Amino acid sequence: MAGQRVRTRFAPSPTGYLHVGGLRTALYNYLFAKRMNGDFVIRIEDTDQSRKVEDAEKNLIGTLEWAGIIPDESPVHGGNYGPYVQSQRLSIYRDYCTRLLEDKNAYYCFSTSEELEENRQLQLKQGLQPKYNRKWLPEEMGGSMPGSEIRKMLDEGAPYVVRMKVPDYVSVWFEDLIRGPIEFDSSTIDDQVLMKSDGFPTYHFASVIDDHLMEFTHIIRGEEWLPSMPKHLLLYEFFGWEPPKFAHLPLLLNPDRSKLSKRQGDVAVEDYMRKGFSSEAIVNFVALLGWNEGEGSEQEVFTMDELIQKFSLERVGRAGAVFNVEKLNWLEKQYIKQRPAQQIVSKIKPLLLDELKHKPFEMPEERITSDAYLARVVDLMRERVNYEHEFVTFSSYFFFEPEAYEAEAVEKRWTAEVPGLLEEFAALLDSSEDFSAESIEAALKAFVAPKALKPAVLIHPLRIVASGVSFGPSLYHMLEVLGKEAVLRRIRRGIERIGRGA
RNA sequence: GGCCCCAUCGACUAGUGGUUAGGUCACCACCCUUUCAAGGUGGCAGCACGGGUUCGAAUCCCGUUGGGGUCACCA
Repeated sequence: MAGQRVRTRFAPSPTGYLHVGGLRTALYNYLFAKRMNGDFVIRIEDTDQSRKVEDAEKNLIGTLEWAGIIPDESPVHGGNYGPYVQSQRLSIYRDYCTRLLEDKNAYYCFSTSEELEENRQLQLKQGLQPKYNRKWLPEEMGGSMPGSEIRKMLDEGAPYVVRMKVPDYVSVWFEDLIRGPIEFDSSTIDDQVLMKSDGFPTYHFASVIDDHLMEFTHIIRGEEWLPSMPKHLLLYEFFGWEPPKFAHLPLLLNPDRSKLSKRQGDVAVEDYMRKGFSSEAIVNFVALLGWNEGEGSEQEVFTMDELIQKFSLERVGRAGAVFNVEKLNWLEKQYIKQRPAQQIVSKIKPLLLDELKHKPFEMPEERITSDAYLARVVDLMRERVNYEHEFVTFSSYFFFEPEAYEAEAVEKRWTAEVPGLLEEFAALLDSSEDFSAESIEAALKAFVAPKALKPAVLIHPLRIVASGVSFGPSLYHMLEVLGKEAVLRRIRRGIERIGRGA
């Protein structure tokens, strides 16, 4: 065991999209493996044919890669331990099942679902714990079913499942890497079905076999698996295999502290992608939900590389963590503030190009779609947007003429003298050669001073006619970026449309 | 209900026997300011409860309460 290469896995079932809890589980597995210079692999658990969703496997892996979690081995990346899809490993499970049957650690069960349900109801009525009644446990294994009867059913081709024979009253113990020693009593667990009647294994059976065959050293998974630990441990024991180390992660919670679920908000990573969150922010956020650097660290923003450097299972907490979007919002802003402008530009340009196809605009297209122009918009707006797409939507006036003027602002700032002043100032701007922020500012102040007016009487109306709204970046810089032509046009048009009377 | 896990501000958390219980988000106030942000300063706010152990417990032990998970031919 010592010196062995660390191998971890994320094993989702392809039933839909990637859950944020799943993302965190995958991330911790990835961080731990990379920290230890080991391998991180993705295995697809599709043993429930009825729940299988088309394309879910590709989505899952694609989303993980979007997040920067790149597997060393997976159904699409290949590897030496394949196949990585359980439905392609059926013969393996069948062989191991035979071995369990031969060793009398498992047995055939021909009970129908109806029968099982009936039995369950009966036990419930009697106030007992619902548990399989071991009707088909063979005589030779301590049960009451004659071998001849079992033979007969088998020969008739009756449908059956294979159950593991859980020994009575033994204590099963293991040491969880996060929670410490945990003990279970075998008498509280049921004879788990290992092979279903459709010939597919159950999760419990397949995952134990695969985890062993794929040589994983550490199983890092959600806390919801804790109660099934004894079943898994018993299987390792039946096969004579040394179990890997286990770490059960605390759950991600809804605001009401129940297990994170739909109905109380978005749970799919794709939902957050669609809203405009970046992978950096999501990964950073989710990493901090249950893990922290400890000691005196006050760092909140981490790159993936830093996380890899600093991650350790010892620093993972035990209590569930509420998935609180407010901090995610804040993190997203931190990333937008520090991201190189050019990187943002290449991201938003397609959005803008698309908008330009559908909305009329008057500024020269080659100018407003140029990298230089967009970079200036980004730098003016980066401290004011929540998501990258807002560089286009929230700051649309950098690309489109204002369609309307914020009523409240007009009400407050558009006094009777404004149109006249604006016209006069526009003429001044028109005649000036230099349209830089500095010179506009100087011109405005010089214009207003002899009239004994405050700059604000002009500043606010200028912002309104130029952008249509009362908020935004530095006025002078905004005007400079818009350029003389657009600014003069917007002043003229603003006066026309808002009117002189107001 | 049985079994299992968990318990520090509203949220994420630091803390591993002696601290004015620290940080971040959110919230509030003030500053900066042409607006909105960003930023700065300050503030509000927490050890679930009860017993022990100890000179001394947020920290260790027991119990209570509370919350959660799980009890399928789903994962």
